[in-house]
Amino acid sequence: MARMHYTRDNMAGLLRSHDINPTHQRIEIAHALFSRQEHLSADQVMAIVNTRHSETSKATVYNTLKLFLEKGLVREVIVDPSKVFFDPNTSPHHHLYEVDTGRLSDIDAEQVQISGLPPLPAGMVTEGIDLIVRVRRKA
Amino acid sequence: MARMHYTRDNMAGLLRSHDINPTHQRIEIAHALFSRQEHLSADQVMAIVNTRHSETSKATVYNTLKLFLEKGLVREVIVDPSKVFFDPNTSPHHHLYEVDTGRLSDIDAEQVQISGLPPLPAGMVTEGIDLIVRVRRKA
DNA sequence: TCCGGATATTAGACAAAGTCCAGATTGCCG
DNA sequence: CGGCAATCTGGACTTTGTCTAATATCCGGA
Repeated sequence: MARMHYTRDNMAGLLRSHDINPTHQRIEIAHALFSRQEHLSADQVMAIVNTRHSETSKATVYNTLKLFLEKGLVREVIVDPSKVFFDPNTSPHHHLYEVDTGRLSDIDAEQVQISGLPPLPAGMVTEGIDLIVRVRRKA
Repeated sequence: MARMHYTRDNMAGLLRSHDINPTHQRIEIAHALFSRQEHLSADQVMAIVNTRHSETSKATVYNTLKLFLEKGLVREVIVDPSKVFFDPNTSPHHHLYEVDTGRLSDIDAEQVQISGLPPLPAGMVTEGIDLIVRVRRKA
């Protein structure tokens, strides 16, 4: 993806290009995710968006993240049973999860190869393949 | 792993061989998991164990599953943000998750090959590699 | 400009999964 | 039997996320 500055104005364009009506709150949430290129949980998004004074409700944060997900603007990463992370990087890639710190980072899919997967059951389509490497600091 | 009958007596041996004191409740929980070779959530385990009349408390089910996990008797599978599954199959394998039904099944690791993973960050050891194929019934 | 409907947002009640704790039980050993 | 350690328990609590009914905002047309 071409490099760009993640200004709030650009966010509006990004949202529109994904068929999302760019409202105030949606722009803030998109900005939170895209300006840091990080994996954030709903909680973290809420905290960021509401730093100064409360601006966006919990319901809206959840609604918006779900909407972004449906529209393919972000990806969901399920590595920790206690919370879901949202990933602004939608290009194919995998994840490295540091179990003890909770840090989550990307592994480019380019050079990784997965082969020998059995055929899918009839009438099924793949929705996605998640590869998660769980690591821990050496004792 | 050699085939065997998952009787309650054998469960006691299995627990002992994993350095777990085989109590009544632990045997029941192990039996629930190993007699059906399925992925069960804590809820499901509790339901199975307490079919006739309530016998085992929620706290014990959670404590016991966590203990089994630490002792390497079962594996945790995180595919659904709303619940964790416990997998009595600890041999290396991957998972196929049917998103719409919630069904989870095994993919033998034998013929699957993953290559080209980047080197780990210094001082880190791999705790496990989870490969999850998410599928959905074709529309 | 004003109106009306569609779209968004909100607070707060609610639900589900999981944790925690202090007290009761159990099992074992002398 | 008495006592100690390990285990189990009910129930309160926390966290993440969902739902709902009411309100606010936006926008196009008269």
